[in-house]
Amino acid sequence: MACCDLKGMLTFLVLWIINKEPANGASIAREIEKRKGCKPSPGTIYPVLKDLKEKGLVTVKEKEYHITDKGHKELHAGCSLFKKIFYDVEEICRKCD
Amino acid sequence: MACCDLKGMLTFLVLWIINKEPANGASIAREIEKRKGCKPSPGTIYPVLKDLKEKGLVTVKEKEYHITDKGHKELHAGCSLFKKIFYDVEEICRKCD
DNA sequence: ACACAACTATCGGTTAACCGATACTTACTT
DNA sequence: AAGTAAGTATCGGTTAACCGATAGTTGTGT
Repeated sequence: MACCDLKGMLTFLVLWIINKEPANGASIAREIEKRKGCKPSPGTIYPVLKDLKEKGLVTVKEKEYHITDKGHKELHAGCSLFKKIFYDVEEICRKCD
Repeated sequence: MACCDLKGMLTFLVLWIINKEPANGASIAREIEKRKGCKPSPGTIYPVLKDLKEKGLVTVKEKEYHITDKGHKELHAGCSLFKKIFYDVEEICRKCD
């Protein structure tokens, strides 16, 4: 990963959601809406999915996006970095609503 | 916050670091290096600090950046959103190194 | 078969996060 | 006092994340 590259959290989130449960684009968008409070437009979600597909991180089976082994590894790596960077965020999160 | 705007994690991280302990620009950069594995360039870190200053989220006292009340609130809000979006990331993080 | 809704997809444009290079200032050493 | 290291700051440019608009596709009900 490039230095100080903290963009791409949406891609990470999408991969995370697919990892939890295979889904189609529309329901992924709905899940993001549930988490974020606003729904990503089609112009946001589909390019992300296309990108993930091209990178071999997800595949389409029966009109649903599934995570691949490679995707699993990538997600794992992302989580590790994430944890390394924000290992102590829980300190304040504990105080949050 | 704008819809699906997950950029700006660096700003969030900087604010988080200052919240933990007042620091000057250089030591903030070093702390980020420790967490991320690579050091943000001056051209990255100082504009971020300037931005935070202009928004009234931090102040400079004795050549160190301190978080303000407003900064605290912003950080708290960020953490809440963060937690709402990634409430279940710990599931996989538990399995991480 | 037709109409309507839900889903998928692409494209152009905007925005801003981030970086490298550079220059200036402050502190510390001898 | 001079020289060197550390810290601060700015500017221009690049990149890519994200969005809105638009169009095509698939499915469903009647």
